[in-house]
Amino acid sequence: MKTIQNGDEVLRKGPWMPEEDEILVEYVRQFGARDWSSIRSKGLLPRTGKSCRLRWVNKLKPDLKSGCKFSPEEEKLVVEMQAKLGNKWAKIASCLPGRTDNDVKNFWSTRQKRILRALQRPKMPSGSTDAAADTSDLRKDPSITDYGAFQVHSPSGTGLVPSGFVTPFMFEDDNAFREPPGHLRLRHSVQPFNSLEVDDVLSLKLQDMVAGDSHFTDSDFSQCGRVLDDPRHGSVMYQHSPRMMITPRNARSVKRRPRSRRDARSCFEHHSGTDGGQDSVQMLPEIGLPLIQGNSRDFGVPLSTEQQNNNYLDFLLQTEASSMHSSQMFSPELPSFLTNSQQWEKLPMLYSNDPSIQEPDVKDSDSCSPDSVISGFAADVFDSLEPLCPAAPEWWVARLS
DNA sequence: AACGTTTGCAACCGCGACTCG
DNA sequence: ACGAGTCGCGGTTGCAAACGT
Repeated sequence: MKTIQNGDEVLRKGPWMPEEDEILVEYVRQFGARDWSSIRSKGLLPRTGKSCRLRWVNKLKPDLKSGCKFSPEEEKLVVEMQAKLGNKWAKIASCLPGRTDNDVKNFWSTRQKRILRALQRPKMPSGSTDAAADTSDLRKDPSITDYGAFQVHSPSGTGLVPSGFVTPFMFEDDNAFREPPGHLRLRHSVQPFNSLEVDDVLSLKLQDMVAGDSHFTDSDFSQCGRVLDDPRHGSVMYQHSPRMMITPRNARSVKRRPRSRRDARSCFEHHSGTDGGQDSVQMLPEIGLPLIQGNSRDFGVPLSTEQQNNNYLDFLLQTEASSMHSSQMFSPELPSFLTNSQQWEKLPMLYSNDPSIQEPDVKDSDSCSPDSVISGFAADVFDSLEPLCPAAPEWWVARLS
């Protein structure tokens, strides 16, 4: 308990005493939950009106569910409303009887940290055979099924990268893909990593990558918009491992991104002239995010063996390199944060159980460490994710335990 | 058991919106 | 129209309990 002497006035701060609560409750009983500042002016409590109101709203008001964990139904509602309204905690709380805005805010923050912790697990020691142990945070809370990641292989190392992060690229010309000029190699390298197998990888909902402010600036989207306007700019497909999919719900959520991203609108439209390969991924040309198809009847161009034998990170690096030779080809359209190949060389190395794979030796101070990569995400990047398979919660637990 | 670290939550702070004289 | 006071919201902080070593 802190007291502040202000002239003749003494102001109390910090935790409330039971006697103070009693006085406050009695005040509200007599005068109603208003005129908070008069509590102090009447000499009832040495607390600011603000503090009194907060105490009443968050702790003393009848019918509060204090000390009661959020039910799965409440969590679902919070997730959905947060996706729809953003951090409008008071609005969200108004739909949850017995919950305050502070409750919702704290619940959300805790949930975010828990998910981030799971993704920020330090790299496993070389040769470790217990990569699954690093999913402990996820298993601890079966409600968290929203975990997405790709494992990326490259000559410089192997890393687990939150899905969505490895893919914000766009391509000027899909002919470049169909007739690879020798260096345009695509493979979305989703590989099994120990007991956390490919099938365990869940697809990350793209909504927050699109809506988030961390990576894309408005000017980035403006650039993308110009790309869109050029009919020559088609889509690029690349193969990915089976069972990665984006559901209709995900698709809708992508469409729901803020209109302020005006230049990226219509990015989810389908592109004709492609002949359904197995489980393909379609780049969203306007913003460079992938549309991942579980059902390939509608889209997809099968990759050549050569393409499949090369990996995605290599492709990204190579793309960047080629843009140095042909700046018209890629650079103008790339979001600015992607134009530094150093970023790609320092993708987060969160897991690696292959002793032959060494983490690159990164020395410079402004390096892109795992933490810095992940902290670069919008806080809500990991929210509202769609489980990979329909019965994900049970399935997830079963696979990991 | 002792100690250090992590986690969750209660409370505070700053700011913008609103009201009223 | 303007300024002071009040309210409400969202972000941040501090601390106690839980957890790990």
